[in-house]
Amino acid sequence: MEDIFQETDLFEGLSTDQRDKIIKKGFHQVLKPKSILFQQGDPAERFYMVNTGRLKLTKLNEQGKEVIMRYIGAGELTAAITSLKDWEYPLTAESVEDTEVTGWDKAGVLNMIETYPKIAINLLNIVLTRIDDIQHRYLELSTERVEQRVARTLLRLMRSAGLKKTEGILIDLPLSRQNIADFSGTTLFTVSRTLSAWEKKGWIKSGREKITITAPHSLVLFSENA
Amino acid sequence: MEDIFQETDLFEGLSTDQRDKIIKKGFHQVLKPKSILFQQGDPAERFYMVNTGRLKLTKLNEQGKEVIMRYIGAGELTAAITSLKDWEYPLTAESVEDTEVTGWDKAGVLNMIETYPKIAINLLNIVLTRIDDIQHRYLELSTERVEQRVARTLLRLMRSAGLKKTEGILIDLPLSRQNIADFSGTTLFTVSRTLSAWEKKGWIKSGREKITITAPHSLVLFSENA
DNA sequence: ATCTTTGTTTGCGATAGCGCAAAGACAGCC
DNA sequence: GGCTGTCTTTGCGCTATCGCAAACAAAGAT
Repeated sequence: MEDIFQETDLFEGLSTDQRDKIIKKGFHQVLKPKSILFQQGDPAERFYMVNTGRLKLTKLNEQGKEVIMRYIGAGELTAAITSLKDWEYPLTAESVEDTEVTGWDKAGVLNMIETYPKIAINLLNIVLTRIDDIQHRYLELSTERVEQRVARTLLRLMRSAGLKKTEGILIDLPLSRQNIADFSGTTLFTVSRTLSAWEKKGWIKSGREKITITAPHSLVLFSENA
Repeated sequence: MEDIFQETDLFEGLSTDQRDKIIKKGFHQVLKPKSILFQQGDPAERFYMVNTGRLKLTKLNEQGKEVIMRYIGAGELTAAITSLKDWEYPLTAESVEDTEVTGWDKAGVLNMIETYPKIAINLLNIVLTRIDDIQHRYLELSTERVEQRVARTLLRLMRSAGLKKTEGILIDLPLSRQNIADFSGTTLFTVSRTLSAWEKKGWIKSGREKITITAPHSLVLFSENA
């Protein structure tokens, strides 16, 4: 087994051996791009960790409007809520590229916590960090204007999926205008207009489902002061 | 010690004795109305549980715009994030009425988790439930219109601070139009207009910093279908 | 009882952002 | 190498919501 788990938080403080033992007990799954791992509303069986690839986590409201909660990559968790209670999945997880995940059901989680209490602490840490993050996003959504939020969205994606190229930093994901809108809390049209403007300013270069940030610093400034 | 802790989740599975022992180790504090318990940005020392009374949890952005994240009452926790890592308080906690809280610092938390591992599980449960809640709120903020969000805000407050009266259910909190706006992600003016309209329809009765919901069912319908 | 402060209402104009429509661009496919 | 389907762009009108101003109302202070 390779060392992609090294950097994760869940197994912090555990030996490589212990980690591997836990992973071996997990339920492994390989996903082609655009596969649904689980669907919002289904009875939640497992919580998952991404090994390689990337998942898009979306949430629908009753009227069918969609919001992207986040994109997660190697080492990140989702549906942690199912680790303890009998819930329905609160959102839908879909792969955006070839992706491998490991999942554990409730019994598995309780078992690993009993065997390695440190896991509970690690989980707590991860989950508390998520709260902080989403509260911050809530504040942004509530107080900032659309353009500012779009800027923040691009920067977030850049940090989590950025790939250095000669022209700038490529967001290494198939990313449509609609995706950006769903992530920023706005519409396809407004995103398109905004990106056009930034392209004219030379801050980004964009193609079909593809964005390269050429002037990250300008975007950062804009996202903080606009 | 009275039995206000009976219904809390943090001590679930523990005996009354064990619970009291933990509480005795905590740092007790009594707050007059409108006192600051802790301020966003300050180094986080303790996490708190409300014994009696109520706290308003607010978050400011860089431009000084304020959002109310939630109101919490007996048995509920805040600043749980400080229980494990060295952070700054991510928000400000202010009492809205006479309030008593108990706090524990990092060492205290680690100690109680080691002594009673069940506490870690309980904490995890609480925190996971919070994530679910705030993700849902994020979805609402992102997809719903102002009036709908105001309706949901009133209903939330009704459920957590409602007091049955002959005319309806009184929200038992000093609650200004501005507060509702900060909680719903809108402005004082829009809230005022909205409440006026609902008062004409007979759904609510309102006074200065005081709201009674006379037709909860209409509000629920409105919040779900509007 | 009067003055001051703080909260509320409402009219009115301004505007950010929405959302349709129609055209253009790109990728994949037979 | 043309065809089809999906994604993107942009003009344009629309409307939900904002935010000022000014008047009003209630509570607290002297």
